[in-house]
Amino acid sequence: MEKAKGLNLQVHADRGRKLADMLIPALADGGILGHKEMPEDALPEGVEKGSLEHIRFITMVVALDYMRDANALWRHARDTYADPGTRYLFNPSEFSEDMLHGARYAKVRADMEKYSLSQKSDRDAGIWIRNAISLKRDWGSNPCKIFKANGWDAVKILECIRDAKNPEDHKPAFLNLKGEKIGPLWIRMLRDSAGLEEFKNLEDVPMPVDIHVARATLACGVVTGSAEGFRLDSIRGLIRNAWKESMEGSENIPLDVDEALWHLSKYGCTHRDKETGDCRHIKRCEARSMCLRGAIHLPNGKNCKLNTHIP
DNA sequence: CACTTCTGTAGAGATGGTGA
DNA sequence: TCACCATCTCTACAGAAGTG
Repeated sequence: MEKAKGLNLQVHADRGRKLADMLIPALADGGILGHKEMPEDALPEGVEKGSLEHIRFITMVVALDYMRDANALWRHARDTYADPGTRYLFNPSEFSEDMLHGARYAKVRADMEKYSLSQKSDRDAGIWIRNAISLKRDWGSNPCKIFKANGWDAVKILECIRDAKNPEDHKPAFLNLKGEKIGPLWIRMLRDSAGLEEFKNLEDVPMPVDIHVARATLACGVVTGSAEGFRLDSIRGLIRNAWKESMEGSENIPLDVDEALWHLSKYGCTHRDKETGDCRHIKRCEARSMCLRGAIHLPNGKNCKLNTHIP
């Protein structure tokens, strides 16, 4: 049992392992709380699973998978793709530096707003255009060239994305995609949704710890303890390590548990009482035998609260 | 209120080189 | 080998951002 610095939290790798062994087959069978499709699973119109178009689609859209409802994001992205007038957005070859400013920028921004693909118009357009330009400039508009150049080693691919800089301003070339959550998420989607099987070293890709993974991890007692007034940021690393430790020696890896945890929280743990832990879905929850009572409150500020223990 | 990135700051600890 | 110093890396932390 490892303690978090500054916070009184404990990691229970045995519980993580047990939860994974429970949830992974449950997701494959009937789903978690009746859900098994991920928001990114549905194919855009006329796109073949695993095709270059599909890989580009996932690569571009996942960079906007933050601070919003994922189901809506991917639905809006498919709507944007279905319209011949806005489909160009998904082809990096169509982008150039001059789209970062002026009239051409305004058009991209407007086209991204048409079906609500962007939620924060300027920020999202900036991320989108920058990533498209970098893909075109450095990788011939083909993400697979990044994979090949790094021998399909997922860890090296993520490092490559993280360290890539623009030649002009030496700022990051891949916005959001280089982040600790979205990078691993991207790899997971390429494997599970696009069906790319060539990736290596996936066991060393960390768990993408978003709000849902964090909440499900705490609700099931993979991390327990008493703490108040902390930020989610400050326990992300601990949760990542908890899953790394939990899956060591298992035939599964942290990325294998991601989808199940996401469903578990989105359709279950989110509805727990924030103080008592009472959950109206407990009777039909696939993880009910692991569910802990007690406070789990994860607002966006620094007022997170946790008070759980193993009975 | 949901959500996670960005920039920026600070401190701890690791690393590497120098001179005695 | 030790003491010292500069530099780097990692982690924690805080505030800002913005639409539905």
